[in-house]
Amino acid sequence: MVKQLLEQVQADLADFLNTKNISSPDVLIERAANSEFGDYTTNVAMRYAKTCSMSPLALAEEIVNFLETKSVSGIEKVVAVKPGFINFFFSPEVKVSTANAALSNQAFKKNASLSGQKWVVEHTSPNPNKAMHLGHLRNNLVGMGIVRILNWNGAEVVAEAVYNDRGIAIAKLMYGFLAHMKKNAEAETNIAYWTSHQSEWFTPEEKEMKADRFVAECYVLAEKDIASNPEIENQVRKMVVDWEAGDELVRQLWQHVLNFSYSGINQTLTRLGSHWDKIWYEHEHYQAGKDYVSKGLEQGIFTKLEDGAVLTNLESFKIPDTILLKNDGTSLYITQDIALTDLKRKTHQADKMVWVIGPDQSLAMRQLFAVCEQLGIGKVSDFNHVTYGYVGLKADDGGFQKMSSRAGTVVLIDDVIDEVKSVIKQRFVEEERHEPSKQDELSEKLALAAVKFSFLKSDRSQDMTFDVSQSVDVHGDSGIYVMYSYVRTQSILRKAARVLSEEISAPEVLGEEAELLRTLFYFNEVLEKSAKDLSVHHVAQYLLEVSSEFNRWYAKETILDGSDKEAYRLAIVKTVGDCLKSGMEILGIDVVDEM
RNA sequence: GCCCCUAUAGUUUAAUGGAUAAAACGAGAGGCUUCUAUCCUUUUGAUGUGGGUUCGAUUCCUACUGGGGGCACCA
Repeated sequence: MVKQLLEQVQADLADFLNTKNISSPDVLIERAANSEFGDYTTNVAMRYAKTCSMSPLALAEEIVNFLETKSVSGIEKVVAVKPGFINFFFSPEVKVSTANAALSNQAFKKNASLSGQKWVVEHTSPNPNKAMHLGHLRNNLVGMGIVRILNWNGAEVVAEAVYNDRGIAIAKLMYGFLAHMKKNAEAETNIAYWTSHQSEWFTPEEKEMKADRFVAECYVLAEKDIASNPEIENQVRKMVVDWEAGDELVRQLWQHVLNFSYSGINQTLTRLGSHWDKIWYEHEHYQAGKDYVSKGLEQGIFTKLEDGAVLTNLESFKIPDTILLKNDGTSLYITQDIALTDLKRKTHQADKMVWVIGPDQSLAMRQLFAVCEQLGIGKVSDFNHVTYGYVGLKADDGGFQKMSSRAGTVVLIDDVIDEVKSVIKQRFVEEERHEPSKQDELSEKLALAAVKFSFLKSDRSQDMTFDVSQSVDVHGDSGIYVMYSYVRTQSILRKAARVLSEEISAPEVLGEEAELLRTLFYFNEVLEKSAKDLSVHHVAQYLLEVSSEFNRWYAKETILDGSDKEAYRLAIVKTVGDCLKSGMEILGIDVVDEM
């Protein structure tokens, strides 16, 4: 209802401007900042005042007069104000239309703003030699958020990851496992021996470690050995060569440590509710990149240096050149990424491709995109590097401190969720809320809500200072606040005796619920804005707004008072509940009905 | 040295070039015989600095300062 109304007004405004000889004007109708300024507002008068050689306010008044002759139904009044804004005030019927849509479950649904588009989003490509920390968490939440928001706007979306499952890092992992995870320290560090005596090595379970932590420790220990003994580096390098040659024993060990790695990572990602539609394995495509480089060489796009390495020519893109192939003929990250990009594009017939990767890869991404355009794989404008700010900790002096594995300041995802969970659970126990079995289930869901929301409520591009004590706080602008508001709606609906079926009619004048109703019909444009910015923080902010207005209204008015206004109020309560639930779903947060 | 990102109350964060810069935490005051007080009401307090574009700038341009990242055969 609101949508059609706005389209009508937009058309009328365009008509008016046409009479002023402004063809195809840019008519922007936006949400009014404040309810004093109505429900929607437009700045066309200020924008085109000069063209019409009129004062903005005079033009605005002329436009208002014109619109009044049109008398669009649903608009109560249109006013021209101070600098030249034109404000639209909707009628109560329009204001309650969202609630009526909600009663028939037609509100807060997906829209079609991106329908027909196919997007491929790569996010959270795991690092097999590290435990999942807050940096990975941000990548995952930003990535999954983008996948969902695109989906809610009607796009077809493929979520993907790349497993970098070969190369020197994995070999270090293999070595670290072999050398340091033996049950008997005297045993040989020897692949052949390991193959036939696997039970003499620890598993993560036997070490009582989560698998990703186990693997991370193998890696750290290997690095330490290498630093003190160059001979070990040779051993590790030989493993890479043997792996490439297809040595069966090496492959067996490789699979063994990777399984640990994946199981640890997947455990955390499953907890987070993360999902991929497709996983690419580096070992399956890493050789193919070289063909693209030779093709580019033949076409004269790239240059071969004296030592045999291949260099880009990115002068026309105004970005620094980079090496595409090493002088020994082996490939680099970018070499493989060229092949993979083409593979992804061909496999999915994608319109747009997104890489959710940290900002330190910014130049490398631009280089990749440019090279892909040169090779005819796709256009730079269809490739999108979505970055996100660093997750840092609060330093002792109050400043931003990067997490560092060397300094031992890396905060792991599971630890944070567990800590928040224990605070919530403790409160349940103290207040004797819920059955013990239910306490665990609820506190897990609430902890996930709190942690996810705290990451998603701010713009992804900003650096984020993570304060553990603050993350545990369940008051204020938080996922818990939104959840609590939702729980309230559900609790009221449960207590209500009546069934919500018949449509509600609007009162002549809206009461305390006016602000809330106004906010509820902005849902759709929040979704569109979020998709445009590829950031779900707009949704999170909106949920805080809806929650806050709902709680304010709740504090002022009694909903279940037995009067004939009950049905009207209950419909609004249901609408709020539906809105919050849908919004939380976009953020990847499961709602609970009680807490 | 060059390139990119970034700077908002004491703190953590909002604000398609728009109206009085919005919240939360903290600090102060108040509110549950009432639908879940993990709530509500209220006080306090901010756009790094200098120019410019604009009817209008937190937003765009420019210089400076501070912070972060990157710069060819690592991943």
